[in-house]
Amino acid sequence: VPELPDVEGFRRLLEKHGTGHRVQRVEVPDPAVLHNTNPQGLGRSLRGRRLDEPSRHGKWLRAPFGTSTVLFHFGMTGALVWVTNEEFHPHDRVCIVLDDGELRYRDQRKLKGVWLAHDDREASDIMGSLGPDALGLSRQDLGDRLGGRRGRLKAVLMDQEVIAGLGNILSDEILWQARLDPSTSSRELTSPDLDRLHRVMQRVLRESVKLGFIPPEPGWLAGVRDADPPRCPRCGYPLRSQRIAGRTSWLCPPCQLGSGDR
DNA sequence: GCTCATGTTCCCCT
DNA sequence: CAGGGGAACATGAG
Repeated sequence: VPELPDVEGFRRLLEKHGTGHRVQRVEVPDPAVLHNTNPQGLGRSLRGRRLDEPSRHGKWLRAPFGTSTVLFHFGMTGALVWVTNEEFHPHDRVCIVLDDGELRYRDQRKLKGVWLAHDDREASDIMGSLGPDALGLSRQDLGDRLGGRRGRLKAVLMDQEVIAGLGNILSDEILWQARLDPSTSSRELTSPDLDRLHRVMQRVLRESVKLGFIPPEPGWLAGVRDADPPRCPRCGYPLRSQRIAGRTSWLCPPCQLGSGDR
């Protein structure tokens, strides 16, 4: 589930249920998701502390508890959930118990996990080099970030060092809505291409962030990805798939490849 | 048994 | 150095 809109949803959940609340205790059913700490260390750092204002950068979620900040990355299958009963889910890996409920880091595949940072420097070392957040990125910054790259547009959009927050599904969605070929050279985009890409990207992000997920609705590519033969929601033409940067890309040849073939 | 999966990282080529 | 392909990570689902 987790690309920028999903993580923004987790941030809102954390803010709504966690901010201002005190940690009673921390339980770690699966210590393997803790990357630079252990259950004891995490418990010592959080117990008795109140959550301050959580923040998000790209697909990273930061939960500051006084001088310690918990960093979450959700990989491909992670989520942050709020539970008020004791019901345990087999994929619950870390439970932060507050007075009126628990925040749980739930993740099937454990491709990423949870880190603990004690200052901004440490947090930034853990998150690595990230470009500006995709949400609210200006047209100018988009052009500047994409202009210097020689790779294919879709690979560049998914590169977190260029822009932070876009994954496979969002990138396909944005490129399809903007009628751009994922294989276009990033630095050869024309100014009108960039205008359109920027407008579409911000609209897709705004609408997805509002919901906390990419709407699998009519008129969105996300709604047809899983169809038997997926068809373009705009023109009905069968979508074509290809591998870009190790992931499956879906595109509509008539809409996105101009008049060419490919 | 096989393939594929909303992410990232590392290794090896070109 | 910049990109691309492929594998690996852990765990399913179909």
